[in-house]
Amino acid sequence: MSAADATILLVDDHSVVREGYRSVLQKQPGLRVVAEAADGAEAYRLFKSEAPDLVIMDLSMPGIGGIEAIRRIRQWDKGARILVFTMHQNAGFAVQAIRAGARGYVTKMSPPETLVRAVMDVLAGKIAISPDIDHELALSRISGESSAADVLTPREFEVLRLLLAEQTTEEIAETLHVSPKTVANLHSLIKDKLGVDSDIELVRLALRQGILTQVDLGEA
Amino acid sequence: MSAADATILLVDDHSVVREGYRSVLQKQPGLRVVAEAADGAEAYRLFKSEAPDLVIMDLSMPGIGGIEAIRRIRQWDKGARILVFTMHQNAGFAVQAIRAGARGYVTKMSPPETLVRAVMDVLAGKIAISPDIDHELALSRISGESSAADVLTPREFEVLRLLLAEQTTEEIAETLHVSPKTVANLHSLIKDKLGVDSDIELVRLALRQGILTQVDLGEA
DNA sequence: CGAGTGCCGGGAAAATTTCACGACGTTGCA
DNA sequence: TGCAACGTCGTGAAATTTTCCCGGCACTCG
Repeated sequence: MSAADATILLVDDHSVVREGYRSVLQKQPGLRVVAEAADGAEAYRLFKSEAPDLVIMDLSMPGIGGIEAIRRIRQWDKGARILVFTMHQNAGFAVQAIRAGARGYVTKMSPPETLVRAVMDVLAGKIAISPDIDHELALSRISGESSAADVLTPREFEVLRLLLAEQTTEEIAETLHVSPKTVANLHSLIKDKLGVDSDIELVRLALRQGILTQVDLGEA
Repeated sequence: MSAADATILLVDDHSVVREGYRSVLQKQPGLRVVAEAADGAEAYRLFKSEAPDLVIMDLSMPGIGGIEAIRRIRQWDKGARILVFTMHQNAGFAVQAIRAGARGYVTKMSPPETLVRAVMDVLAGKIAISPDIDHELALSRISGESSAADVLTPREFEVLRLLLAEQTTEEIAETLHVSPKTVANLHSLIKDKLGVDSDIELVRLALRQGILTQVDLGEA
């Protein structure tokens, strides 16, 4: 391990998946995994203490999600390089992640080479998008339908995600360290922006746009 | 690799995740990964040609899902040993998987040791359930998420269906020729009976129980 | 018959949703 | 450089909805 090795922080709530990253990245010279986190809050903490050259981050995690973690890290260090590596093959998520400050977006469907390539690109200062997401983005541009990701600010999108995942307004307020009133206001604003009247329509729209997938229903 | 090695088929649609399995399992003597599949159909095909001692299978995959793949494999070979390894920390999925013929259920949240232990247990003929799912199953038996069709009266069930499909309380009231007040009362009663606090949870529960199917979301 | 249950809705309190408004920091652009 | 636009956070008050408690009606079953 030379001093010139690029240091990496892995963020994913599944330990075996992190093991997979490691295995793939270890084969690549010049890279060194220096820390691992299982959720957004831990990622933020470790970023501050370890100051890695690159963060590889999943999006769907317990507590504060990947988008919010990206926001916080970028707020702490404007130059932070974050590569999103997620199962969500969805243009909306990609748009939100990039807006929040991510420098790359690769799906877990991609072959390992794509991940390695993206890591190298981001470290070299480029923006890296995996081909399937490029395709999704192209499609969403053609169909021209305004997705939730287009009209919502990052903060609103994060609240939407938590609304779909967490239970109560109070819990979300605590997670985001804001007043319950603010969450309620955002909840209302989100429905307004998306043109739905009820929470039921909101969930249906989220399902159609892939913001909430069937796999997310797991946490009973 | 001795002839006595237990042969394993890995099934997961994310290649990097398969890499993670491999990395963890390689450290364990007596195990040998002989094939990998990225979806249910390929898993079935490979099982027939490779006849592995054990299948480690994810549930959420494109095309035919894990549950259906388990069913087909067990139909082909009644003695097939299949260990489910998935992100779904959900008692309902576990029950479904076991019923379909799986011999074990471990979540991806689990530490690698738990997976290894489960692999050994299943190979030894035992049933392996990870602790978190044990806990979920216990919970579901105690406070049990009552199935909607079970606790709801026909009228309530009808209102639930319309709530998921129609938009407003007023429209439902008109459809059923009752006062909006009654619909609102029933709406509240339904949530109470199903043990959910918000409409969002209500929709999620309906999705889990198949009352609302994801394919049926087309009509806005 | 009487007890239990499903179904319907009124009234009022409680909670939430919505709207209007202001403050603050950042971004971007002229 | 200044200033307009925007995102974020929050308050207060009105409007609406949700929830709880209530009674009435019809039907079934032992």
